[in-house]
Formats: sequence, C-alpha cells, structure tokens
Amino acid sequence: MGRPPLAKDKILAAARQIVEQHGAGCLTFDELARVSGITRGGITYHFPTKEDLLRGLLESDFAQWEESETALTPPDCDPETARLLGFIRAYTSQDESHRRFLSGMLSAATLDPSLMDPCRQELQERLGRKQWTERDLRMHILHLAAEGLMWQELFQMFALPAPARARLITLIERLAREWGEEQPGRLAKEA
Amino acid sequence: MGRPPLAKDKILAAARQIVEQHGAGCLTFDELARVSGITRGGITYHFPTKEDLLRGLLESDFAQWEESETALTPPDCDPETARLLGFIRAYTSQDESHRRFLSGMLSAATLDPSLMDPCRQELQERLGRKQWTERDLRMHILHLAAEGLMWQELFQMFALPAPARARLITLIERLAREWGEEQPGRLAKEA
DNA sequence: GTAACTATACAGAACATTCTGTATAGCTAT
DNA sequence: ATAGCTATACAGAATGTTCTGTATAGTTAC
Repeated sequence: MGRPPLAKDKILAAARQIVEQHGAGCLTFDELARVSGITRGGITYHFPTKEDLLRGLLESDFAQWEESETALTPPDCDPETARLLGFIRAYTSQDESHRRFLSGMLSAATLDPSLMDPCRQELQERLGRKQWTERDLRMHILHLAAEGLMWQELFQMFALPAPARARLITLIERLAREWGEEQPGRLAKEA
Repeated sequence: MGRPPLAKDKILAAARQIVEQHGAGCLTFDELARVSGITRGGITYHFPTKEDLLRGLLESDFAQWEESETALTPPDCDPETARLLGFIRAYTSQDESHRRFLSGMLSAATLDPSLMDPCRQELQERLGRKQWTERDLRMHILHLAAEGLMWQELFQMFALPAPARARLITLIERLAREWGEEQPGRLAKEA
C-alpha cells in the first residue's frame, strides 16, 4: 500500500506481454524472469505460486478495468446509456489496459477456469437485475458488438481498416444514444 | 479417404471436450488418452506432435464450421443479408459444433497463436473487399454482437435467462433483415 | 489357397525435457 | 535489522516425444 514495489509491476507487465505475444502456454516462471528482468527468487517473493500470479494478473487488470470504465463514462445522458457508452469506450479504446484485462482473463481461463468465478459472479449480478425490455435488448446488442470487436482484436483477427473501425464505433455510440432515449420509461424517476 | 478411422474422431472429440470443460491448459496427451479411451501410442500415431493435434482440431472444426454456416443460410433475402443471417445462426446456435470451433481456436491461440494464421488470412480476404458503407457497418455491428455472445457463452460468462436470449437473437435477426433491405443499392443487379 | 509381405492402426512403456515449487545464502538500502 | 531483491540450486511431478511390439486387413506370388 505504502511504497509500491517496482518489481511486482514489472512482473505483471511481462506476464501480460508474454500472454499477448506467445500465448498463455508460454507463461512460465523462467520465461517471466527472462522478460521481466526479475530473478526467479524475486518473482517467487511476490507470487509464491502460479495461481497467485494469475490471481494477481486478474485483480490488477480488473481494478484498472473498472477504473477506466467509469472514467470514460460521459455524464450527458441518462445513467444507463452513460454506463453503456462507458462500456463501449472501454472495450474499444486503443490503449492497452483493456486488452490486458482480457489477456489476463484468457490466461486464467485456459490454465484454471475457476479463477474466473468472481468475474462470473459480478456479471451475473449486473445482468440478473434487468427486466430485458426491448430497449434493454437493443442496448445489449451494442454492448455485445463492442465486446465482439474486442475479442477479435485480442486474437488479432481484426481486419477492418482504421477509418472504418472509427466509423463503426461512432455508429455504435450513436445508436446507443438514439436507442437510449427511445424509451425514457421508468428509468428517469428512480435513481 | 476410404474408411475413416474411428480412433481419430474419438481423439478429436475428447480434445474438444477437455478444452471446453477444463480449459486448453488441461489438454495433455495423458488426459487425452484417459478421456478418449485411446492409448498414448494410438494418439501419437494419428497426431505425432501436439502441433499436429491442434492443427487437426482447427481443420476439422473449420470445415464443420463453414459447412453449417452455409447450411443455415436462409435463401429468402438478398445474398449479403442471407450470409449475415447464416453467420448469426451459426454463432448463436445451441448445437455444439460452433463451440467446438471456438474451443479449437482458443486452444490454438493460447498454446501457439501462429496456428491461427490461416483463419486470419481467410477473414482478411472476406473483410478486405468491403466498401464499408453505413449499411455495411450496421450489418457488421450485428455480426459482432452475435460473435460477442458466442464468446461470452464459450467462457461461460453468459448470464441472460433463456427467454431473453431467444428474444435477443430474434431481435438481431429482425434488425439484420430491416437494415439489409434499407439500401438495396448495387447489390441487387450484380450477382 | 496359402505363404510372404506390406500397410495401417493401435498398445505400452521408456526417455528426456520442462516446469513448478522450495530452499538457501547473500546483497542493499532504509 | 528488516524489507526487497539477487543468485543459484534442486527435488518431484508433469509433459512431449520416441521407440518397440502387436493385431489385422489387403496384396502379390506361386
């Protein structure tokens, strides 16, 4: 909490780099030591076991993720639409923090799927409360589209030229605003 | 070509099962032998190396994938819309063949990303020819939404109740038809 | 038609490597 | 003197790969 150690961040950064570049199968302690420049002893000091490492990856990424998500939320529309726009911007943002979250999730999922349980729980709570009106469904389509784009890019299956990509995101956001205002409904009165 | 061997199919089926249930990290020859009922010698006969195994997974899945994709294409609308609807149905279909494709891709990507190069190339060719009109972008949003849903379900991050899921897919298809007919443009005259 | 041979499809064990986890001793700045 | 880290070493297990053996079906020669 007080002085953040430097090595820990280097280790996590190197782990993300390895996963992104060579796949989660190459995420070993030896390779991690080589890439991060921290010795195996130092790595073990911070992450005694590999599960600790993966958990650390997930936690730091998830924190960064939620932080940026709320930071990107524009306040000029109703809360639910704003939240969706925050999602979309977070998913489609070019900066790497969101990819990092996904790569962490990916490595965790492939090496030990149970590590994702907290994420599952969180998602369950978020989506479980919805009524799934037509408006909810429409908004969810846009949410899924942004997420699908992120997956494609994470796997480097992304083939859209940059201008088209920018227009695509703009279009998604425009639709979010249009559809969000379509039915103000009971969302405006109760916070 | 003549008589398809039985063991090979068992091995591939077991591999998919392992990846789906326990993650690609658990896809080892020992586990594969245990689940498939084929001994390690037999496995090695058909797939001398692990790369061969993953390549086999990808190839068989990709074949199955394209087959079902075109099979699910409804012929009652313009070709491009029909193709999108085929995509969507393939992505969101409850039957397991598409999950299999994804699980194969996933294991390939996590263990050796370069195995996905053929898929990348195919996608590049498909998307590279588009002009990315507003209509194209809208259709692509629906494509991505279906794909995002598939990813969520593959990672078992899916939280929508079944009725809402069905309505979501119906809505996506409805939008595909609406947006597909919005601008017949130059698509109708040239095949 | 049967003996010799080839090719295919697997079984079963052995091998060498890699990886995780753990341990220990030392350095350095505060 | 303690936290943070370097440096090295090693045990135990897991894993990819290789090797040898076995069973069966098909082909060819005689």
